[in-house]
Amino acid sequence: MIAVPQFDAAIHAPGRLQICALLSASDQVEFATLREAIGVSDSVLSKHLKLLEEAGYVRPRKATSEGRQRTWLSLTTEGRRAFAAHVAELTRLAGLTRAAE
Amino acid sequence: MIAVPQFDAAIHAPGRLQICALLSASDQVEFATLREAIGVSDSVLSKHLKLLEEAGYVRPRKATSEGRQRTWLSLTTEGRRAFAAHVAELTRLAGLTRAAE
DNA sequence: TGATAGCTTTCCAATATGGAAAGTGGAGAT
DNA sequence: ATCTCCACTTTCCATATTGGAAAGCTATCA
Repeated sequence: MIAVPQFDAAIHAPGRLQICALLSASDQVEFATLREAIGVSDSVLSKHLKLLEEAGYVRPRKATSEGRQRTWLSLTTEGRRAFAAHVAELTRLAGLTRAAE
Repeated sequence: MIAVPQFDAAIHAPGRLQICALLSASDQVEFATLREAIGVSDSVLSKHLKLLEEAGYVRPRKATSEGRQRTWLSLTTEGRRAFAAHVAELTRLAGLTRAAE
């Protein structure tokens, strides 16, 4: 029997996987941009981000720009590593798929 | 802004992703083997399989072997396609990750 | 017919997820 | 200095998901 894949629950949940995917594609993304991109309410995004921050995967940078407060989010080094590991695990599944054909 | 990945909820849930991964690696897998591989109870596996069957992704084959009833599970053609599409979507995330580095 | 194996279904509890709305803190206006 | 507004954050609540235990169902074997 082949090894069963294990996933990082903090990253695997759909909403947070989307967040991580978006963050991994940029150095930093603004809170409102992220919220619109994944289509959730402020509160939901805030909660997902809090969980990712507590996991050490995301770091917020608060700054004022054009007279408004903005929060920029980015993946930490650990966050990038965890996301890459997660994707690698999933990519391994792709390998399994091919092996079966 | 890049496109946000959309996932198939039937496949994305951790337990069912494990099931699909295992099934994708074989032509068919026995119920008990699957249950031990992913470490859940009979009832939980049964419920996951039911959902996957209703989605048209898994097909059970019941047969008697060595005097015992056994159920062999396999992915349908549609199931293989859906799983491959799901993994492809995730693989695209890997591409995003690399593009950001 | 009765017992047993192998799922399936029915409870029920715990956790996760989502939105609305109230709360908080900083920046700029007065 | 303080008032207001904006941008989140937290709380509250409803719903959905996931998991196990235990009862249920069905086919096979004694």
